Amino acid sequence: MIGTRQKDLLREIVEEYVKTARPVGSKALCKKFKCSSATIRNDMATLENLGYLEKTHISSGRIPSEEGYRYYVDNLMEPKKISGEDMLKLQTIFNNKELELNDAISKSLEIISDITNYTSVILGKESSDNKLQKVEVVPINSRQLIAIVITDTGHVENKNIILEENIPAIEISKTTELLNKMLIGTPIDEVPSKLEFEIKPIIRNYVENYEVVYNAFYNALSNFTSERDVKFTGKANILKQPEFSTVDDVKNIISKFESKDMVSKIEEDDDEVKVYIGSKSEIDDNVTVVKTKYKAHGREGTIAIIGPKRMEYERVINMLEYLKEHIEADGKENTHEEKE
Amino acid sequence: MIGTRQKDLLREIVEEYVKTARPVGSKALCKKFKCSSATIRNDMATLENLGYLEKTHISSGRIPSEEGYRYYVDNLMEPKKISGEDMLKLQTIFNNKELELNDAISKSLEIISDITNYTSVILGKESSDNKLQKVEVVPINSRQLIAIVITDTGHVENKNIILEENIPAIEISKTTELLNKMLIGTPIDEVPSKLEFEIKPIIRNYVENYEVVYNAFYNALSNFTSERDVKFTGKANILKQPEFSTVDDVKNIISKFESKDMVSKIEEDDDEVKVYIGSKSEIDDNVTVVKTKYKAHGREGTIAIIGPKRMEYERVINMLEYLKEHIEADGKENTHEEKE
DNA sequence: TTTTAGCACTCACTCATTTGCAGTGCTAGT
DNA sequence: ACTAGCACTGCAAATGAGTGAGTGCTAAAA
Repeated sequence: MIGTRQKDLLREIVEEYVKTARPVGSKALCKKFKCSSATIRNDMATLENLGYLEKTHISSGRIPSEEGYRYYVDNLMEPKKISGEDMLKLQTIFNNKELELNDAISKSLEIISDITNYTSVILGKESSDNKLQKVEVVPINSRQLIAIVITDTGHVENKNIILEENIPAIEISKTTELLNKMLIGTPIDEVPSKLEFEIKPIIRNYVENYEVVYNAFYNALSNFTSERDVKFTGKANILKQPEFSTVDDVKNIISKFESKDMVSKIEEDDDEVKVYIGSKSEIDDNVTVVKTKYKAHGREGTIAIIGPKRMEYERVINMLEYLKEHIEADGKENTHEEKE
Repeated sequence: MIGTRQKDLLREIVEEYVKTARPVGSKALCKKFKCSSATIRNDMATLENLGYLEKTHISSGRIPSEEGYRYYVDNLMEPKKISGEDMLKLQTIFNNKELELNDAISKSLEIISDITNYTSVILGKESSDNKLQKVEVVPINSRQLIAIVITDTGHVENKNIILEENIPAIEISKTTELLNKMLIGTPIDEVPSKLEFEIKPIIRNYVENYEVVYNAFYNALSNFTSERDVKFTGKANILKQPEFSTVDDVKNIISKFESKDMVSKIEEDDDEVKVYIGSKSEIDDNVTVVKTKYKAHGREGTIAIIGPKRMEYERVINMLEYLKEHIEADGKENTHEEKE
């Protein structure tokens, strides 16, 4: 079992290392603990045996291991509230009612990136339970239509429809009318099945060339849920961290950031703010990802901060929690869904 | 004046340096020119005096200066056609008629990035002479509307309208009707002035609370032209180039890439493929930007390749020319604007 | 007049060596 | 349970010698 002085020691080492980025030695801690370096060394040795500390080489000071950070985050970190300064900066954004939720989120993450020098990511999409509000079809020429879908939260998506043969305009408008009649209020992820099982049987009675028309519309309307926004902020920021001091480190992390599957690795299903350290980050052993899911105002997604393992954990976690709360509160308030 | 052997020499040096990335010395060129190293050295000295060559240090081989590259591109480079292999890769994309123009361009640039290891950028927006085809307004709740604008090329943009006071639905639909009647066929960059000078005087007679409604619509419709897509491909690619071998170089170029005004620096007004070398690139003294404007199928913008100054100029220039041609040819063919 | 051979010189790079420093583990004594 | 002291370790920064690829210049050859 880990003793209380050892806990204090671990905390001190994590915090010192976060601040200075250099291995911390026993002498430096003497004053803080009012004991000799030898005592500290003994405790350090214990903590190392427990797997919470590491040495960079045999005669170096200690740095926290992944487990050390983990223990720190789970047990040692004081959940002290977000600092006044930090909060102020974020507040001004949420007080600006002009901003759309989405823009407010990106602005906030820009600020977080700026003040922390880490990289932030927002990954968002329409909530899959948004309801379809209207389908609009606009002809461009005899073979091309634009289908526009509007959801109850005001999100708009559009798609090209290419018709394989000429279809009289009247057929198109009949179809559109039918779709509107039957689909309004349908959650967008249920649209495809509703098309298939409810609309298809009906459309054949209404519309002459129903095969062609149905297929075209099915293609257009069934892929709407998938579009995801991704926005990185401050990719270059993280390079300021001293852990990325060699060319290879830098190149490595940059290409990780650019890689195709980065997005899928960021996505988070958990509602809490979660911390993934080093090898658990799925991105790179040298980084920590702090992230959480959010859901508000018809949008959902993940916000994430990527920094070095040697990260200001409390600060980042608190900021993210604060941000998430505001997104979700603000989301409600801003929807104007004054259901009366 | 520069002699013909000196021209050959400059060409040889540029091409050798492009290949190897090391300063080229006099001995290496002896065989090619069937003369002794001393002769070469004399000519090199002349070229250096003319400002076409540089030394990295007093006893090093020569590398081309910015002016050297410039001279090479303008006078020495053989405009040899794009290589069969390169062309083949690009062709398969343009033969795939499934792809939308925009996607075809990005795919092409991905390929160019891949085979050259440079970074490519596409910067696109709707052509400002696209004509407005339809305005659609969908109410979300009593204070919020979505305005949707469709152009004759099938491009769709939408915008939130927040009303400052409750407006009866009938007023909205009257306005929408009016807008459609008067704006269809108007080039989108003329919409704001038409709103101001033709529509505003009329709307006041039709609509009760015309100030509020007009302002809301004016805001929504007057900013449509500005949206620009930007897509970088292979940001990490350029880091493979040996010029970016120190941490600082890498960090430096990455933050240039991430900076806000990058986009405005890429934009090109010229219809030709232009080459901006080093300090002329506006991005970084160590890079060359090859770029051109394109305009097709209702879209316009810039495509650019960013590589080291030590770039395979002919190859890149030819690929970009080829791409531009195809974009513009394909654009016409694909619009389905079968004006009959 | 142009080209070449020869020579002295320069500078970047590599490699090995040295030295100092910050830190450790261990032991014996408080 | 803590501390002082000591021997030891390995990194980091500094130093220095040797090598090789290159230059400019001069004087002679073509």
